[in-house]
Amino acid sequence: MEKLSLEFYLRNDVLQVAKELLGKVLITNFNKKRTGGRIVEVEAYNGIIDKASHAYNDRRTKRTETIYAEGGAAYIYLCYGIHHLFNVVTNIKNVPHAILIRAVEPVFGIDIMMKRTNKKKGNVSLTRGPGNLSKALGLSTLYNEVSLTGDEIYIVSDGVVVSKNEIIATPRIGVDYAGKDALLPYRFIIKDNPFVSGK
DNA sequence: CTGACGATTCACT
DNA sequence: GTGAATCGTCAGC
Repeated sequence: MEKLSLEFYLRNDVLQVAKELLGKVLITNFNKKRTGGRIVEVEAYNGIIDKASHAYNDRRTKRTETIYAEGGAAYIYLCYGIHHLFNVVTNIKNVPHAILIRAVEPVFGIDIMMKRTNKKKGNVSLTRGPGNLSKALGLSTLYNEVSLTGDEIYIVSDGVVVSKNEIIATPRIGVDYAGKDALLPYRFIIKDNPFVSGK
């Protein structure tokens, strides 16, 4: 179980990093409650030239400041006043690239996740969808800008490799406002995985 | 200060 | 398939 290094996140190709995150295990460790899930669905947000990104056109504000941080940080924000969405910041400082984790497959701490979400065993929606997975893993805006090289939130590789023909690229979800950029194939999913969200 | 709205989810028809 | 929930952020006045 190798924790991903800072260098993994600092690379400049956000699409490549997004693809490599598939199959890795996202772990949270809050109040001695350890939960984790295998990443099966991600979306890349390509900085200031990407209309779907919060940092489009270099829109630097207090909220988006985290995306400009050095790679390897967590960007967590509130959506629709209800849902906390978890992103991984990539690239060097001042380059606002980020990857939204949209779904994971529960690996351990499942009883804790069911308690947090009030869901029953075997419910595939436990960690399916960005709002659900944040709730199950206990992620909230309190942890915005926490480093993924620390001990509270981190990502490990357990040796599982996702082969190229198991990865499917599709347009991103819920970004219709982004015009032409809404069509970009920046969403990556693991083929046939029941925890992938969307239709 | 005010108002519009969102990288969503769930309950209902 | 449709609509409500719900609040921080941001642009505009």
